[in-house]
Amino acid sequence: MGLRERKKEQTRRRIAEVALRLFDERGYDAVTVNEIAEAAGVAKVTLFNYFPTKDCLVTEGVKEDLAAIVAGRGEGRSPLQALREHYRSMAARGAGVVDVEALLARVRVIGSSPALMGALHAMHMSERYELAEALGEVYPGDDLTARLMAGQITAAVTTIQEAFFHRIATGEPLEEAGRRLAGDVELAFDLLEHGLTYVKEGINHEKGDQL
Amino acid sequence: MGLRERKKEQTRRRIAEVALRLFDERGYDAVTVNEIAEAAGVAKVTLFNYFPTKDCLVTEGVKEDLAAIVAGRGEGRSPLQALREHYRSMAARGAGVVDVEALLARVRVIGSSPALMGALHAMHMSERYELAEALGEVYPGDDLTARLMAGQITAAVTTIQEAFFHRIATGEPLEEAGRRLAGDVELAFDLLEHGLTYVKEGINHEKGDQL
DNA sequence: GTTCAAAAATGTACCCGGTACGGTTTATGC
DNA sequence: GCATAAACCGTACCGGGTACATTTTTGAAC
Repeated sequence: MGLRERKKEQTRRRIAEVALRLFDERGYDAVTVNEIAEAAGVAKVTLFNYFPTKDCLVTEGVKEDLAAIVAGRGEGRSPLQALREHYRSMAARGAGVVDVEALLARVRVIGSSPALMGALHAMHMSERYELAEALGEVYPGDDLTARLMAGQITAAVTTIQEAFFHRIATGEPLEEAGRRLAGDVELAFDLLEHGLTYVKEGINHEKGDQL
Repeated sequence: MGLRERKKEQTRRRIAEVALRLFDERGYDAVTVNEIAEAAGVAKVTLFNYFPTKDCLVTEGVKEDLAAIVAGRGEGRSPLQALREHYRSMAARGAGVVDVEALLARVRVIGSSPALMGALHAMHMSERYELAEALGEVYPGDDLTARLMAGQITAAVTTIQEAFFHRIATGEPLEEAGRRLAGDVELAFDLLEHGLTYVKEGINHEKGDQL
């Protein structure tokens, strides 16, 4: 890699870091892109040349690729098995976090801004559509079922992620949160596999209200 | 109702109708709120006094209230039963459409604008959160399960709605689409109740790939 | 070390959605 | 008919995002 591309990456990282710090200090809406650009020593146009929108400054790299997990699953593995194993191992190795503080800042910033939550949800929707396409190739000839499955899987995955991030954002130690995440993964996928009636028998049998 | 409020409703409807017509003619992004205001004979400020954002001109009244269906379900009915019956009867009476042409225009406009699709998804998310709260009161002491259920239910409902709207937007006669919707409702709720393993036995048993 | 083309960065001016504000019309209740 | 409050308006402004023409930087070839 030449000097050129190294400098580009450096600039990009500087912009993102400055933005995240400012957002964390003063809130997403209270920081303008002009301020970020100035603080990063760059023109506004240049900033938008690196990040197409303001929210991309925070959400970049957050999107997962459920479709790829399904498409690249091992021989004899069902999509659901592959996904369960993926999140199981992710919980086990603590999400492979490299920079904990940066991750926490991101979670804080996203969680405290409706605009960023909206962007996050938009990404989830996009994951859902892609997953539906991947499942459509696994179960051909039944588009609706594939879309229904994709919707339910995406909902499950995003729910447990949200719970995990909420825990670490509210100060729970990462190790503890990871352990809980592992349990949540199994619960979520059991629910996916066996349906909501599973709740009645498996979990809430003490409650008179039936499913 | 006095003259004042009658005029207000009239103005509001005029603005919404003009907006929908312009969007349908030229596309959502290609129409500015200034144009809408001018075409409706009103100031921009007044328009934003009636509709807080541009997308509300189209999406107003679209949001459903799954939480209310759960909260107001009949005695002895489970949340899932209540929801299934709700959508079953909605499919049966053809969604109780009053103005078909206006509905079609709305569906066309929303479906052809990424921004409006985003707004729609945001509403779905909001429905999901509200449903999670309602389910949290039905199944107390297990927040995660309630959230997982809410996510899956919302995903199912929005998926079949999207399929329905896609059909009528692509010219399928409303009666035919309604009949198909009825089938989709049962499929979706069966899948919700029995889990994704249901697909293997019930629907795709001819395919070697297992769930 | 000079030169040259491509890539990157910049400044400016602009568009559009949305808001703040102060002033003007209009319906309503007395 | 009159006072009042609500609705309406014009204008100016803000912030995100884009178009465009210009300048700076960079890698490489000579």
